[in-house]
Amino acid sequence: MGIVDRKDRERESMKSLMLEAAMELYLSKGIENVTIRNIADKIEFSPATIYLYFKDKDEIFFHLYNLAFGKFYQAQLRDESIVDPWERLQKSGMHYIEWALANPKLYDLMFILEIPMDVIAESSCVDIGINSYNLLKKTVAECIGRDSIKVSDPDLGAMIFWNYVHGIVSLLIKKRVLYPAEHVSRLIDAMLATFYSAMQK
Amino acid sequence: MGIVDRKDRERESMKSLMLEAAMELYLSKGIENVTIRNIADKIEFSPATIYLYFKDKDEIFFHLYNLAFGKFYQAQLRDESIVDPWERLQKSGMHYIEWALANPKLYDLMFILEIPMDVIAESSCVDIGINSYNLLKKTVAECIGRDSIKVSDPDLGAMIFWNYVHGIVSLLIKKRVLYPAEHVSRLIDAMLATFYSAMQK
DNA sequence: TAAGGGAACTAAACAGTGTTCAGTTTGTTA
DNA sequence: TAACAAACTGAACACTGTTTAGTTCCCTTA
Repeated sequence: MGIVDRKDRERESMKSLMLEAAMELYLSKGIENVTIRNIADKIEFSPATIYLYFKDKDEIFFHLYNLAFGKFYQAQLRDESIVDPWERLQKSGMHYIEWALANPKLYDLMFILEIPMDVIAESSCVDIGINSYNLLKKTVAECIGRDSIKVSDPDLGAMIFWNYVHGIVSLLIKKRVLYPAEHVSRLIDAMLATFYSAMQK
Repeated sequence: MGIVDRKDRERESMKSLMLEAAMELYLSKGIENVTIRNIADKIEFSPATIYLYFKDKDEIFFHLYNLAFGKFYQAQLRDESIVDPWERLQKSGMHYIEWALANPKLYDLMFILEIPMDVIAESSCVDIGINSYNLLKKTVAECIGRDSIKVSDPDLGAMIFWNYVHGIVSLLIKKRVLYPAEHVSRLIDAMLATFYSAMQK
């Protein structure tokens, strides 16, 4: 039945239309302007229609959360071409911070927004998160193999490196660092350099 | 004029009453239940009365934010009695994490909640934050003086140590760490131990 | 002590929010 | 062509933060 297929496609493209409108609103006008009525206005449908495609507003945000994770993972993949694992580990940390500061709202969506665990658990996002984490863990494991870092457990090492860059990003994004803007990039460089040299064997 | 003084006191105690009600609501029922009407119900006044004491809801939250910072600073001060600076630095990091995990909602209020910078700038909170930061910086400076850590700049060192524990806490509080609960405290210990030993000279 | 004035407080309303539901239109099937 | 189901919407509900007009009460002054 081609008609059923077409209806499925139409349904999916309608969902995408709504999610794109929601994402645009979020990125351009902030989270407080992502309202059902604003999304509906943007796509020229009535607010009630949105509820035919999504259970509630949380489900919409959860899809945005997944989209953000997908983009993040794509950015991460770019460092896979770096051959030397220690160089890859260092560069990916740098790029993690750069990506997050270039896409602060997407980062917010990924790590700072409150999202119920049950809805995370039953989602593709866990997979993306785990993929992402496994990428890092693999790099750390390679570094351990070459005896270039001061950890022996890949899981522990991955957590430590992730934690470090996440800390920097989350303090900066939430503007809890009181340094003048022009000194921030120097501060980041110094923080990374110190950490890397301390972790290097 | 004693009457003016009394009125001042009454006004202050009214504000406290409202803030306590708001804090109780926040800690027991979550941020989404801190509504003007719920606060008003709790203290048995009309919602409009609250606006005679606070400009808007943001101002109330900002006072809660300050209260949280005050409690945090009090907790931090307890480590000042530790004589050896390197021991003090390590213990205070541990205690930072313990306090944050024991008071996750207060920590949220301090570091994760969105708060406009202009309202932060004109507040006593900057002072408390800076006091807190200076405490840490002083300890780091002492460690540098004794040549016990691998940084030479107190500001950089303070940022690095703060960043590390903040990263751990923020990942844990937002439940982005996928480890089973019973392994978490071991993970934290390992993360701290590795970091401390890497930073020690 | 009486009157005036200002501070304290509130009921009711406004504009916005997420969400639901009865009812209408549209497209597909028998 | 008639029947049915899917798609869509207007209008409502219960909630939100906030404002305003109006009332009550206490303090100051004559």
